[in-house]
Formats: sequence, structure tokens, C-alpha cells
Amino acid sequence: MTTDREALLGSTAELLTRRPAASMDEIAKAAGVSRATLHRYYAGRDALVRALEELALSRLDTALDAVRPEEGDPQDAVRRVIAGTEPLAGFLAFLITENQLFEPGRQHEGWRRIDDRLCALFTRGQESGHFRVDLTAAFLTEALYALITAAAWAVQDGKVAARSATPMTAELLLGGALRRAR
Amino acid sequence: MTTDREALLGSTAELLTRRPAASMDEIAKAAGVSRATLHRYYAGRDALVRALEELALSRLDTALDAVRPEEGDPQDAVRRVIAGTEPLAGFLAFLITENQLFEPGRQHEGWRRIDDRLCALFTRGQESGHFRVDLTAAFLTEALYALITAAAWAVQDGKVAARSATPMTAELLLGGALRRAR
Amino acid sequence: MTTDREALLGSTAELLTRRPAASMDEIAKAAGVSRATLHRYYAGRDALVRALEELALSRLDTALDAVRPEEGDPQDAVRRVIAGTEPLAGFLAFLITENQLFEPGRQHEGWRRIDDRLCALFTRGQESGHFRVDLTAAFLTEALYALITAAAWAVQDGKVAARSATPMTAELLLGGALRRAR
Amino acid sequence: MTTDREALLGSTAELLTRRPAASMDEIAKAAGVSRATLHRYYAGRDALVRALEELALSRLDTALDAVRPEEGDPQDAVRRVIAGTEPLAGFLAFLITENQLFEPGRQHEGWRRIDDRLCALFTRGQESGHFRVDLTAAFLTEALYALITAAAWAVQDGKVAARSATPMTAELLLGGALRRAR
DNA sequence: TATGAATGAGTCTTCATTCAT
DNA sequence: AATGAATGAAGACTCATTCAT
Repeated sequence: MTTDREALLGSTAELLTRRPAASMDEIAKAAGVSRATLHRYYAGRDALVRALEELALSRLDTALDAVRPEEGDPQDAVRRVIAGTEPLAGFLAFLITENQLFEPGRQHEGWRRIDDRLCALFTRGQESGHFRVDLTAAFLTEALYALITAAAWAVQDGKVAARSATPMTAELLLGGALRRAR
Repeated sequence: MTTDREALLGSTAELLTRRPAASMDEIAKAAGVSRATLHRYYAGRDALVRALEELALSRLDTALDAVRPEEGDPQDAVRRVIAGTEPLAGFLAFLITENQLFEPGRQHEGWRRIDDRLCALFTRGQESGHFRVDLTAAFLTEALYALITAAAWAVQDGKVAARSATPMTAELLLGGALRRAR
Repeated sequence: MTTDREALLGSTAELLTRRPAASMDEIAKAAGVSRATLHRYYAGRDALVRALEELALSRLDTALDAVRPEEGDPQDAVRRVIAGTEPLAGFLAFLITENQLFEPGRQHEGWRRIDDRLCALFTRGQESGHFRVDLTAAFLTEALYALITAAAWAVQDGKVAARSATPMTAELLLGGALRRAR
Repeated sequence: MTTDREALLGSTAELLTRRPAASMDEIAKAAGVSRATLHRYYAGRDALVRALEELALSRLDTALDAVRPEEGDPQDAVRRVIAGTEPLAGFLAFLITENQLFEPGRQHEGWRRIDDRLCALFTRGQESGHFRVDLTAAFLTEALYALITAAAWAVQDGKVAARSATPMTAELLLGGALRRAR
């Protein structure tokens, strides 16, 4: 069944996010199977990482589908995106780390799709006059990734309360740190 | 002289920032020496990484000293900090990755010092009424790290113009993405 | 089963006795396994040598148990000890070499136990009036080790007939080289 | 001058006797020179060991010349040999260890000369009726080496008083451990 | 001549992967 | 299908040796 494989990917994602250099042995132990079995499920480390990427990207895609960034007020859409992807921060961190750790040239196609959807959201906000235009949409997209990931890490390190992570991320991204002039 | 060691650390930092999983062989080649010589300078990979941490932290410290975050208008101070640490984004990325890699308990003391200085800056801004208080200083500190690093990566990937990285980072952190209501 | 590990230790003992400086590669080849497998059984060279020490000491202990040096006429007891430990001369040589190699402080406890039993035998012989008292028991113990080892080496080098090694060792230790005055 | 080289060989002999696997670095440090200088004196480790062998053998030769094993009562001759070679026990141990440690086939010619002189002494003693004939001369020679070396080690380990080493060695070799029947 | 620095060669150890059960 | 055992390949580390000063 696919369930076993998904569970395995899940524990692997959690582990690799914390320890990007984890060995197959550690991955297998975290999944509760033997190394040989791990190799039966996924032929080699690369295949496993590739599959994990697929899973993470598809989860992100699904999450985006659910919050419909293409619709409604851009500001609200950004909030929905942050709230919707926040549970996937682990996967996101994994994707970023993995992409950063190894040759930066190799960009997974699925990643570009997500990139595009978010970038489009920010562009839409700029065109509708809601968002500043001196911050490029591409930059805002990268910032979104970075802030979601950083928030998740901060929560994990006990530096930020779990409940505040999402709202603070949204507030910072949208409104910045400065107190609004009334 | 100490110059040799510093040059070695420099090239290593550059390499490890791009390829955190680089082998000793790659590090040695990047430094233009043999593996054996590399081992002469730093006994083992751990010692090398440790030394690199020291260097990165000391550079950050020096950079902070230069921009004096403790003085003047908090908003300007944040801009100075971003401008001052932006050239060290590579080191910062290295430190973050490295800190993420190891168990969260093992936190280098020097890191905490930098953390504290930045956190104090945001706290000062909040107390002076310049910064919002619904975003905790700790969160803003983490966000600062994340944005500087993300901006540097985005520049490296060609997604953001090198010249815009610093101002956009500062603008986002301070003012957010929303267009100011006049 | 434990048999595999014992067989491995056996071949290792034989090799290390002949070539104390043998590399892990040679040890693995002598055991008929790959280096990696050797490392699976014993983590590192130290662990292997340590285990070999254990084995050698336990074999010696067993051999001593079998010949009961504490019982009967001391002279006969010495003969039994020599006859009983002669097949373990290789192990004995290994132990001596190994003990000589390391700093004298680090003395394995098991070794002291064997030392004590033999020393006690000589002391008993002196107290019963059978052995000379101008040769200390400690010296006789060391001499026993040295002679057994030397005899084994001499046999290996073809200088002494295998059958004569044990009796000659016993005769020399007990009676010396001088012809008895009648 | 030759003095420097001899002093170097002396400290090397002492070290190698205790630590047959000592590195060139240790040897150099023990001699108080740099590794490079050590290499200037002796081209390579082999050359050094070879030279050490030469020195040890020549010292042994000289010592034997001085005590004239070919002359006088064989029993007295053996005592003189033991007394005369006892200061060279370190060298002797080095020679034995070295010969044992590496391929046993390669027997230095000078060693055979010494072997022959000692073997001849025991043979002479047997022919003159002083020594037992059931202990072969070759065996007695090996036993002599072993006992001298063991005695030196025992002294070094504090198990035997330095003053007793020589007489006990001689007594055991000649008279054995048994109390003489009157 | 003496030495700090550099290195090629070799050993130890680990890892991802395969095999036999 | 699952796994303990085995291993080839690769990385880390050390050592004897050479080089430049």
C-alpha cells in the first residue's frame, strides 16, 4: 500500500529537516524499519530524497489549492497562504535546505509551479494597489519562504510560542515592524 | 603568520556556505593545499568547522560594533545593521545551517551574544514606541537572520538584483509589504 | 552464533602473534572477510585487540584451571603448567608484546590474576622447601613466560624440535643447565 | 662527528625497545631534533633501524669479546656473558623484538655470528661434561636471550631489584629453580 | 646544516548498497 | 516481504618523506 511509504516519507522528512546529513541508518531507525527494507521501498538515497521532494511539493500544492491564493483580497490571500502552509513548514524547510545544500542549479519543476503561484499572488496585490511595488514579487516570495521556515525553527527552539508563529509571520510580512502612523 | 590560516578559513567559508557537505578533499582543493596540509592547520573536520564558527561570529561581532545598534534611532539602527551585516550573509547562512545541523542544545556562546545585541535593539525600539509590540523581539531577531540569508540566496540565484537586496530587506522588515495608508 | 566471532579472533590471534604490526586489511584477509565486515564485528582496531586480550586471558585462565597449579607437588605443578600453557604460547606472546607496547601503567586486570596464580605456585614451592628461595617468585614467573614464549619462537624458527620444547622448557626452569652433581 | 649519530641511535634504541611502533616524530622528539634532521642523519626509517641493528650487534660483539666466552670454565663463561651483556639488555630486546616483529626469514648476518658464539659456548660446556646434553645448545642460547630480556623488563616494571637481575638470571639458567639435593 | 612547512601514500573507518536467508 | 550479514567505494586521518628557507 501507499500508506507505509507515506508514513516512511513522513518520518524521513521530519528527520532530514532536523538533520539534513542523516545517514540511511538513522533514516531507517527513525522509520522503524531495517536499512534493507528502506532500500526495498526506495532504491537508494537519491530516490528517497526525490520522492520526499515530490511529496513535499504535492502537499504544498494541495495546501495552496485549499487556500486559493488566486482569489479575493490579496492581503487576506497571503494570510490564508501563511496559515495554510504553516503546518508544512517542516516540508518547506526540507525543500529549501535540500535545494540550498546541493547544486543550486538543479531546480525541481514542481517547485517552480509553487513559486509561480505565490509570485503571482504578490504581483496581483501590487497591481491591485494593495502591495508596495518597490519590493519585487520575487523577493516577497523568497521572504515568505524564509519567514515561515524561520518561524517554525523558532518555535522548535522554544523562542516563539507555537500559537503566535502564524499571526506574527503574517503581520511582519504584511505590515513590517514599524508601528503604523495613525 | 596568521594570514595563511585566515585565508584558508576564508576559502573554506565560501565553499561551505555554498556546499555545506563538502569533503575535506574539496575544502583542501578550494584552499589550494593538500589534504594533509589542511589537517596540519586544523586537526580534523570538527576543528575546522569550529574555527570557522569562531571567525564568523567574530566577524559578525565586529560588524555590529561598527554599526552600533545600541545608539540612535532604532529604525536607523536596524537599517545600519542590515547594511553592515549584508556582506556577511554567507557567514550568517553558514552559522544558521551549522546551528540547525547540530542538536539545538549545543549553542555556541558567541552566538548568544550576537542574538542578545539584536534582540536588545528590537526591544529598545519597542520601548521607545517605534516598533510594534505584538511582534516579539525574539521573533524579529530570527526574522532578521532569515531575511538577510534569504536575500543573499535570492541574489545568488539571480532572483533579486544585488543592489536591491539590502534596501528591500530593510523595507520589508521595517515596513512590511502593505502599501502605507497615508 | 558466537562461533564466527571466535573464529575471527582465532585467525587474528594467529596473525598478530606472527605480525604484531599487521594492518586491518591483513587481519581481514586472514579472516577471510572484508575490512568492512571486520569493522562490523569489532568497532576499530582497539576493540579488536582488546577482545583478543580477553580471549587470550580467558584461555590462559581455563588452561590454568585445568592443570590446577594450586595442587600437588609444586615441581609437578610447574610441569603441568608448562605442558598446559604451551599450546597457548602464541597467545602468551601476543599478550606480552601487547603489554610491552603500551605504557606499563595500563595493566589488564585479568593478567594480574594469572600473574598471581603463577607467582603463588612458586611461592608455595619455596615454602614447601622444593624451590630455591634466592630466586624470587616474581622473577620465576617472568622467566616462565619468557621461556615458554622463547621456546615457541625457537620451534617456529626451526631451531628446536616441536616435541622437545615443553620438556626442555620445564627442565631448564626447574633444573637449570648444569649437570647435576650426583 | 659520529658522536651525534651514536647519541641519536642510543635514544632511538631506548625508545624503540619500549615502543617498537614509535613514529619518526616520536623518535625525533626523543632525540631532541626535528623530523627533518632525523632524516638527514638516516635516510628513512629502514636505514635507521638497520643502523640501530648494526650498533646493537657491534656492541654485543664487543661485549662478548670482552668476556671471552671461548675461554675458561664454561659455567664461569656463561656468568661472564650474562654479566657482560646485561647492560645491553635494551639492545638485545630491540633486536629480538625487531626480528620477531617483521618477517622472521630475514636474519641479519651479524646476529648469526653472535648466535654462533653463544651456541658454541654451550656446546663446549656440554662436551666438557659441565652442561646437560638433554637441553640443546640452540635452546640454551634462545633461553639466554629470553631470560636476559625478561629480567630487564622485570626490572623496568619494578618487579625485580636491579641488583638481583644478573645473578638471578645466571642462577636460573645454570642451576634451575629446584633446590639442590645435597 | 637545521628546520618549519608541505605532501603522496597508505591506513582506518563509515556509508550506501547488495545478498542470502 | 523483511532482515541480518556482507561489502565496495569513499571519506577522514596519519605517517614517512621531501622541499624551501
